[in-house]
Amino acid sequence: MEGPHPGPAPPSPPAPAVAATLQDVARLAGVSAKTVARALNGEPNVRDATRERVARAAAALRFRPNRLARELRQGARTGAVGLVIGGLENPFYSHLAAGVERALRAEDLELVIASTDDDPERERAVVQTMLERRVRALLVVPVAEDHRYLEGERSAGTPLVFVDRPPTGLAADVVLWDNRTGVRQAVDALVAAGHRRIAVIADRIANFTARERLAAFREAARAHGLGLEPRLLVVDVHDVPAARATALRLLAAPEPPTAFFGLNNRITVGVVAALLTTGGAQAVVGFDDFDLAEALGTTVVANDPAAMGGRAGRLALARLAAGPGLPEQVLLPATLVRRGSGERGPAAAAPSRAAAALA
Amino acid sequence: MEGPHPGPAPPSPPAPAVAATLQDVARLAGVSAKTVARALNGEPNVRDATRERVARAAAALRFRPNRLARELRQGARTGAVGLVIGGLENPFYSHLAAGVERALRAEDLELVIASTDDDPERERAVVQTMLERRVRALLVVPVAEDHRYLEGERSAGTPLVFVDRPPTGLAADVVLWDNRTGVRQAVDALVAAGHRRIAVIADRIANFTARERLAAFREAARAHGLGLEPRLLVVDVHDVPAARATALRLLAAPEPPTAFFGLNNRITVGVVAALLTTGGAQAVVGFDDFDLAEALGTTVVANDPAAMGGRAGRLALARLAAGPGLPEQVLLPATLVRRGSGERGPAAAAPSRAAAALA
DNA sequence: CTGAAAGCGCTTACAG
DNA sequence: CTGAAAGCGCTTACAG
Repeated sequence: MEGPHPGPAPPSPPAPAVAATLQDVARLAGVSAKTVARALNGEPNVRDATRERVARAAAALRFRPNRLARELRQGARTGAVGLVIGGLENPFYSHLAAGVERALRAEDLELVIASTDDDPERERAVVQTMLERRVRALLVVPVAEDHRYLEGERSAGTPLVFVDRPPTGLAADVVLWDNRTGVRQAVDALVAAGHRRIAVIADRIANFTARERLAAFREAARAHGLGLEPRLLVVDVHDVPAARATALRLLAAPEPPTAFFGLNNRITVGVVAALLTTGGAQAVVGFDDFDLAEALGTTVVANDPAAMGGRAGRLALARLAAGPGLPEQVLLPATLVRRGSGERGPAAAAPSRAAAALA
Repeated sequence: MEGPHPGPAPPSPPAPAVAATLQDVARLAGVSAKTVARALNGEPNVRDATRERVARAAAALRFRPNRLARELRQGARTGAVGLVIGGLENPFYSHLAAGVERALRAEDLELVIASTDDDPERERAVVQTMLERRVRALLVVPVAEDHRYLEGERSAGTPLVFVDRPPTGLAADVVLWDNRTGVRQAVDALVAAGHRRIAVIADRIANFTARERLAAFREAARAHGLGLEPRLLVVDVHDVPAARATALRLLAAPEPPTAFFGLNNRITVGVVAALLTTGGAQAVVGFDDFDLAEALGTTVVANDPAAMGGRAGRLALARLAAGPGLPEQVLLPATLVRRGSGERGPAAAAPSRAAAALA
């Protein structure tokens, strides 16, 4: 923008072996440290000439302020927010993280991410490390079964937001899906389309999400007078290959299901993969959206992980700005959406287009 | 593990309004700060009785050491590594980040992530912030067109690793795909299957990756004596909907392509979506793997972003341990893989199974 | 085995 | 408009 575009690389000033400090700049500019701080931080009460001299000295030394030092002085809190998730391989979590990151940009806060791999021990370890780093706020998709270990932190005022699943034994902010409504709509649609033998596949049942969605399914099924065949309820299915294998097994058994309900995106993708392979004409409904849902005509409960992350991030920022208050529970919509061109009947009933074609 | 499992929540000790410091612990334990540090950090030369007294005092005060202070004293560098990527919504980047995170665990380093949205200005801004935070090492998927702004940092010894694309105007470590081999294999397979009218869709052409892959395609096409129809080479296609729209447009034109080559995962998914919608029988080959590639029988150049992230992370750790050396260029394999059951002929030639069925 | 003093690189709270 | 002193919460480098 300013200055001529450099032709051949200008002879770079001899790089200091070690980073220059504000004191170095002060010495070179012939002023005090305080004046350097004023000049560089855009504070008032600096003569233009002084300001310029400082700027030149800083540039010559390639001065880069040390945020650790600044933040230590300003209250021993870092300018980063911590996010603890299951793992970035799962698009649910990565989209969630993307939403959080975007929310933090508004306040120029950084994002520290750690994965738990759904291991409660790791959750405690990474949370501990983040708290030692004094993150400004902490967002957690919890896996531990007891969060009383965070009570001290909560009462100390660190904004603590739980995401996707509530904490146990701790009153804190939490952002959740309206799982019950999503599940009920899915079951309603399947039943309306005539399905009675619905296979339900869930993730690790130790987690709140799987339990709540499964409970909601049981309730909805009961309401519709469906018998619950235990063999059609499979839990602890955590990744795409496992879900695919589960679906294949169910399809190969006598009296296979006429429909599948995948309780998260990894599971639904696995089920779809199985149906594409076998050419089965079973209906599929999935919780969470996924890449090819629309093209494959798969009906999904279309929650939006990025929106959830954004909501959680903004909640943390609000706490930061306004101080703690009564813990809040935010319920985000998760409603059934028919993906695809819509030229066919009720999605839940219609076999996915590709699967039908393959039959 | 130790102590009885708590029944009703034990009366929690009155939480301190503000975090306890090491000095507070020292006062309560009746020892000096140095002794507290020794006891809590597991250093030798502390009597067992003292160690225990300190531990009790720390527990009573819920003492949590402040890493900012520790790290400031220990050289003003944080225990985190910075990762700058395009955006977490893209599975390529999120898998890359997952690989980096896993590599860092070995050294108990944390991970700070920032997205550029492929904006050079943002790259500079987030890199600047990370350097001010004094990250131990910096991993960057670059978008800027000039990286001389990092020369000072490089010569100061901060491990700097570029990922997926090389830096410009700066000698630094870089981890890349063997794009040429991957592209050549893809074109070879398509030509061997009889394709002459191959549509190629690329991401933002300002980026190295798109340029290199497109150049490799041109070269391979020339080697096979294929004419290059400009209308079949589409660039600056950045997301799934755009890729889908592009494919639909090409299919609707006179003399549509008989095959598509998607130069990254977002594009390939969009092309597959288009073919699933239209029922087209065109062949598809994609750069980068994607979720349903196997089930859909799509042939892909199967690179592994998590492996790339892991390699880049380990390279940074090695620099950290051994100090700088000559910049290294790591070329990771990216080779054609036939996804799917393999019961059909050369993948590249065969229309994807679902697409065929839909025809 | 233990402690007093100094310092990491900034900002705060004053004083002029 | 400018600066000297103290301090954030730890660890380093000594001394005993």
